[in-house]
Amino acid sequence: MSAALAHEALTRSVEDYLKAIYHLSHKGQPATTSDIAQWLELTPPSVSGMVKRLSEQGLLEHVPYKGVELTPTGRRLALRMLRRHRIIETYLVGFLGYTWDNVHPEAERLEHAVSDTLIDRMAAALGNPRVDPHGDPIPSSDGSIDELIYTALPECGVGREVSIARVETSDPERLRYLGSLGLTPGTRATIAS
Amino acid sequence: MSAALAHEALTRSVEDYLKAIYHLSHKGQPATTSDIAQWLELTPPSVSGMVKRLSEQGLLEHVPYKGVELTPTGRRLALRMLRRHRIIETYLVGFLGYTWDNVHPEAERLEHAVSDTLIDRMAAALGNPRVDPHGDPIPSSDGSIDELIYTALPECGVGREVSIARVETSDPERLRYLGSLGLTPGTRATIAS
DNA sequence: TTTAATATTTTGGCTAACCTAATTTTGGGG
DNA sequence: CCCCAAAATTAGGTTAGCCAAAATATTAAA
Repeated sequence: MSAALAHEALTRSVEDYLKAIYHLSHKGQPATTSDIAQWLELTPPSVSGMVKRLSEQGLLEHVPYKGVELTPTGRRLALRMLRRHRIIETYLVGFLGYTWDNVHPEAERLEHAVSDTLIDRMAAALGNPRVDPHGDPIPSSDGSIDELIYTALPECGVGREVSIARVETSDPERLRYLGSLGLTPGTRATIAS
Repeated sequence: MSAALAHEALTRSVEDYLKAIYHLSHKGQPATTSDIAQWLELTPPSVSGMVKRLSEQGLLEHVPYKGVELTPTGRRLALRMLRRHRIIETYLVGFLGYTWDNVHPEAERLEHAVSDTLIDRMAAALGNPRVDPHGDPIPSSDGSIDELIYTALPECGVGREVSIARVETSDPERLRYLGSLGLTPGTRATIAS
C-alpha cells in the first residue's frame, strides 16, 4: 500500500492535511478533528471525511473520537512537504528578493507544484542549508530532521548574551516588527530587561 | 464580468484550456472541440462542457458546431500563462541547471502556482529576456508579444548563412538531438546541403 | 448518576471536472 | 437533393472535496 502510494501523486488537499497533522501532533498528543479543522480553516465534518479516506490509504492512524497520528508513510510525506516549503522559502529569500514576512504565501502554493529534483537543485544552490529564514530546521531529502529545542527568550536571564536561533511566529506584521529590531536568526543580543 | 474575473483565481484546468485555445486558434481559424480535446488529452464531451462554462464566463467566443476563439479577457489571461511558462523555463535553464529538453514538465506545473510578483522577479533576475530557451517570444507583463515570423530552415538556400532563431518542437528526444548538433537559438550556421 | 455541553461523525447535497453512451448537427459525395 | 460519416453536443454517471444539518459519542458538572 505505502509502496503503491509513493508513486501516485497526492492532491493538494491531502498534502495540506498531512502537513497540518504533522504540525499538530508534533508534541506527543494526537491531532483532533477540530484542531485540524481550525488549522486548515475547514469545517469538522470535512475533516472527519478526509481523515477516514487518509487512514484507509494508510497515511494516518485514526482512533474515532480520539484523534489521528501520522503513520510512518504519512510522516515521510509530511516531512517531504516541510522540506519543500522551507527550501522554497530560503531560496526565495536568498535569490529572489523575498523577505521573511512575505515569503510564506508564495511557498505555500509552490510547495505543491515543485519536483524533488527542483527542490534538490534549489537546496544545492543554497549550499544545503539546515534552517530556513525563520530558523526552522529543514528536513533532509532522506527524511531526517534536527528538532533542536531552543530556550525561549523570556526564560533567558537578564544580562545574558544570547544568539537568536528561531522565530516561531508566522504573522507578517510581527515578523516585520521583529525584523525592524534586528531580531532575526543568527543575530547575537544581550538581554537588557 | 471581466473585471470581476480578474480577481477570482482560475483553476488549473481553466488555465490549461486558455493556453490550449491560444495555441490552436493562433493562426486565424477558431479552435475546434476535437483540436482542443486532442491537445489536452481529454474527450470531446469534456471539452464541450468546459467550453460552454468558459463562454458563459466571458473568456471565450463560442459558435456551436463551429469552434471557439478567445475574448480579449481570455487572450490576456492566456498570454499571462504563456509569459509565466516561458519565464519559468528561462529561469530554470539559466539558474537551476535545467536543459531545454527537460524543462517543460516542471514549468507546466509551476506556471499554475506562481504569483505575478515572482514571475516579474525571475524576469528581472534574467534581465527581462525577450525569448525563452527555445527562441519562443515571452509576452511582457502588459500583455504584448513579439510574434516574429522566421524562415523555416528547409526554405533557406544552400550555402546561405543563417542564425537559428527558434526551435519549434517540444519532443525531448528531438531537442536533445538538435542540441547535440549545436542547433540552438542564437547559433549561426551555414546550410551545407 | 444523571444531565448538559462539547466534540465527532453521519447524512445528504453541492460544484468542478472528468468519462461513456446516445443524440443531434453539419457538410460532402452520389 | 438526399444520405451518411464525422464532429459536436446532450444525457447520465463518477470522484474529490467541500458544506450544513442531524445524530451520536464523550466528558464534565451538578
